[in-house]
Amino acid sequence: MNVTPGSGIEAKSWDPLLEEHILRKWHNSKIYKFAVSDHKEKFVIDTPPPYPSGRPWHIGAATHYSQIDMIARTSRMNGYNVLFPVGIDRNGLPVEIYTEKKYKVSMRRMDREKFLELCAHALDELEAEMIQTMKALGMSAEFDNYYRTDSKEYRALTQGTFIALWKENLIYRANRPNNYCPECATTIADAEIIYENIPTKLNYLKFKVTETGKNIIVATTRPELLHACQAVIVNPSDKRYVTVIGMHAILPLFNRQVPIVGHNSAKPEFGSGVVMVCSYGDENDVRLFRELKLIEIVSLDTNGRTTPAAGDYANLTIKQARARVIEDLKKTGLLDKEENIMHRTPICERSKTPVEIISLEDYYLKQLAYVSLLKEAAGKVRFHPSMHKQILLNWLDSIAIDWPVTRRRFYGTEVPIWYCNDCEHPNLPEAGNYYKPWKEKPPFEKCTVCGCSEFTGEDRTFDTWMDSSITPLFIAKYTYDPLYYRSTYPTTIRPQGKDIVRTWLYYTMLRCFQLTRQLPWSDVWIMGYGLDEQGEKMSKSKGNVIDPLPIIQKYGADAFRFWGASESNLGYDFRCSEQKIANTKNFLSKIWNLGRFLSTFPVLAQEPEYLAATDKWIMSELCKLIDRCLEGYAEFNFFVPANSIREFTWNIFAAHYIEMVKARIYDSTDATAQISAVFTSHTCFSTILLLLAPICPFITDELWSKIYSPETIHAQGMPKSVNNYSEMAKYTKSIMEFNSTVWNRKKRTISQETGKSLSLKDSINNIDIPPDLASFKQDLMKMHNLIL
RNA sequence: GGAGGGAUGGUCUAGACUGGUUAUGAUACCUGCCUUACACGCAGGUGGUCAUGGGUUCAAAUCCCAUUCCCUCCA
Repeated sequence: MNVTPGSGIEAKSWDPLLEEHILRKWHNSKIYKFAVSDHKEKFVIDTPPPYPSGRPWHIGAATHYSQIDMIARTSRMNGYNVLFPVGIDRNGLPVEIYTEKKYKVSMRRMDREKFLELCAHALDELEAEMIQTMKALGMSAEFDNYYRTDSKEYRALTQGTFIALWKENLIYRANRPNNYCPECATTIADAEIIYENIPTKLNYLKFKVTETGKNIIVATTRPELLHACQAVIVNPSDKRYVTVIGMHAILPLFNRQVPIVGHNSAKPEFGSGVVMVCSYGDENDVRLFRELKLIEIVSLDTNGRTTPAAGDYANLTIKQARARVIEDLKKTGLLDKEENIMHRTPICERSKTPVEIISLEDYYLKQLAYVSLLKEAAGKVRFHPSMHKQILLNWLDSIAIDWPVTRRRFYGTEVPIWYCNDCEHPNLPEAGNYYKPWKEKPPFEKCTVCGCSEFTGEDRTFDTWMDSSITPLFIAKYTYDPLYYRSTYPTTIRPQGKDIVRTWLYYTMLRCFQLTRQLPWSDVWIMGYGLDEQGEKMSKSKGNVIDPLPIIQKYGADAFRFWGASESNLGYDFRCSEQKIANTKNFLSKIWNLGRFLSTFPVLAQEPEYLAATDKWIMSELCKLIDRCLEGYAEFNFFVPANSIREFTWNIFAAHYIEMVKARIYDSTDATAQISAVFTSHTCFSTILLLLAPICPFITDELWSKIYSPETIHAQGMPKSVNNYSEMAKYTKSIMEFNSTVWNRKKRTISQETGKSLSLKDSINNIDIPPDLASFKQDLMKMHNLIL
C-alpha cells in the first residue's frame, strides 16, 4: 500500500465566498426534499413564520433560524425523514403602521382595498430580504413552496377553524373594555399608545360614609366619571382608613352608595390615599372591576360623550362634563380642594388625543374551560430546556378571561360572518373557502332564522394569533390532504423564542387541542434572546439593533452559525458582538488547514491491524468527544457540540496529536507505523467534520467532498462511539503536561549559536520521558527532537 | 405588585442538579517565535476574596437562608 503524501488542497484558508457556490449545489441536487411516502420515521418541524415588520431583521432572529436549521440537519443525520417548512407571517398591526409611515397614508381615511394593496406591497419587499437572509444562512428548508399566512389557502384555513369552533359553541359575543381613541373612532392596540406627562388637576371630592356619617376625601383626575363609580378603595395598610374598610360611601351629586374596599393598589402617598373605581378611568380600573367583580356602568359612548347613565350630565363631551361636575361640586361644597399635578396620560400615537377605555362588543373564544386539560397535556410535552416549561404553567394559572379574537383592523384574516339586515342574526358560510364579508356578497341566499335575503358583512378581522396558532395544522395539510395529515400530525417539534410562550405556544396548544383533541407536537424547543454587547435587549428606539445580513455576507454563514451555537446555551439569553463573530473565522481556518494537511494523505478503506499507542490514545479522546456531542444533539443544545468540537480539535487533536504523529506520518520507511497514523488522523478528522456538519454545513461539506466522498456530508449518519481504547484516556493529562514541559524548557534554554531561545524544532537533551508515557516514547522523541 | 433568569480574571463564558486536588474555554493584553497544515498560526506569561452576609459540612463557586444589584416577561 502506498501512503506517500501527494498533492492536496491548495487554498491556505477557508473562503466564505465558496458558500454561494455550495448553496447552488445543494439547491440543484435537492438533498433536503421531504417525501411523505418515504418509509423512514418522520420528523416535522413547526417552523416559526417570521414577521416582516421592518428592517433590519434582528440578528437574534437570524441566530434563532440558523439553530432551527441545526435541528433539521441533526435529525436528518439521525436517520429521520425531515419536513422543514418555511413560512412568512404577514397579518396584523405592525405592517399597517409600517405602511402608513412608509407611504404617508392613513388607514381609515383611504379606500380599504387600496390600503391592503399597499400593505401587501410593503410586505413583499420586507419578505424578500428575510428570505434572502434565511437562504444565505444555509437553511435547509422548503423554500420552493414557502407559505404566507395571508394567502388565500391559509386564510381559508383560519376562517375554516373559526367556523368549526363556532359550530361547537366555543365562540360567543361579549362586551369588554378596550383602548379607544374618540378622535379616530376606533379601538387601538396597546402598541399604538404613547404616554405623555400632561398638566391636570387632582380634585379632592367629599364622599359621606354611610355607617359613620363622616366624610372621606377621594382624590381623582377624572371627576366626569363619577357616575360610573362602583367602589372606593383604600390601602389596607393605611392606618387612616382601616376602620372604614367594609363600610359604604355615598357618591356626591349622584347620592348612590358604593362599597369601601381594601386593596393594595391604592397608594397611601398619592392624593388623599382614597381612590374611586370607575368604568373606566384607567387600566387599573379595568383590573379592579374584574377582580372585585363589580358591575360595569358604561360611562362614555363611541363618540366620546357621556351616556344617559350620567343623568343630568349626559350627552356632554369629556371636557364639558368635567367642567359641569366640578362647578356643581363647588356649588354644593362637596369639592374639598384642587391641586395642579403632572399626570402620565396615555394618548393616541396618531391623533395625540387622550385614550379612553370603553366597552366594545367582541367575539370571544372560550379558553377558561380548557386550562386544566392543557395543564395536564403540557405535562407530557418535552421542553428543551425543561426550565422553560414553567413560563407556560405560570401563564396557564393566570388566565382569567376568555380570548377576544376580533380586531377593528384591516390587514388580517376577515371574520367570516354576514349579519341579517332584518333580524341581525350572524350567518356563517361553510368552511373551505376564503371569505371577505366587507366587500363580498354572502355565499348563501337566506338568513337561517328569518329567511331575509339582505345581509351586511362583518368588517372586522381576527387577532393575528388566530392565524399563527394553526401553523402545525397548515403545514400538515389539515382538512386538505388526509393522507398527508395522518403521516405528519401531530408534528414533532416547535422551536420558538421564550418571549412568545404565553402567546404563540399557548394559543397553538389551545387551538390545535380544540380542533384535533391532541397536542400539535411532542417537543418544544425554547431559545433565549439575542442581546447587545452590554446585555440589553435590542430595540429600534435604543438604536442598538444589529443587521444580520451584512455580517453574514462579510464573515460567512458558517462563521455566523458557529458563533451562535458556541455563544448561546440552550434557553439562555446571549450577547451579540461582531468581534466575536469575526474571531470565529479563525476556527474555520483551523479546520480548513487541518483538512489541507490531511488531504495530502490517502484515505484508507480499512482499519489496519496495528495501531500505535498515540493513535489509540487519540481514538479514546475522540470517542469521548462523540459521546459529548451526541448528548448535546439529543437535546438540540448546539452549545455543547460547538464548544466540545472546538476544544478537542484545536487544543487536543491539532496541538498535541498531530504534532506527535507528524514525523511518523511522513516516514514511509516504517509503513506499519505510518499507516496507523494516516488511518487514525483521517478517522478523527472525518468524525470532526460529521459532528460539525449540522452547525457548519458549508465548510464541512466542502472538505468532505474534497477528501472523503463525492456524496454530500449531509446525507451521512452521525458517527457512533465505539470506544475500544477507553483505558488510554488516562494518559491525556500526562501527555499534555509533558509536551508543555518540553516546550517550556526550550523556551527557557538560550541557544549558544543564536543567543535566542531554542526553536521548537531544535534538539534538546536531558529530558526524561515519564515512565507512564513509555509507550509513546518514539513519537515524543521525534516530536521534540529529544536526545536521551 | 407577581413570575422567571442571572451576577465567576479587563470583557464574555463553562462548571452548580450529583460538594472533593491547581476554577474551564474564548477574547483582550504582555514576551518570544515563520516550526515540511495554518501568523486567521505556535509557544510561554500577567490577571479571579466565584455579588454580599450568615448557615450546613472534615470540605462550598456548587447545598440552605437572607440581602443587594442587573435583565426579561406579566399586571
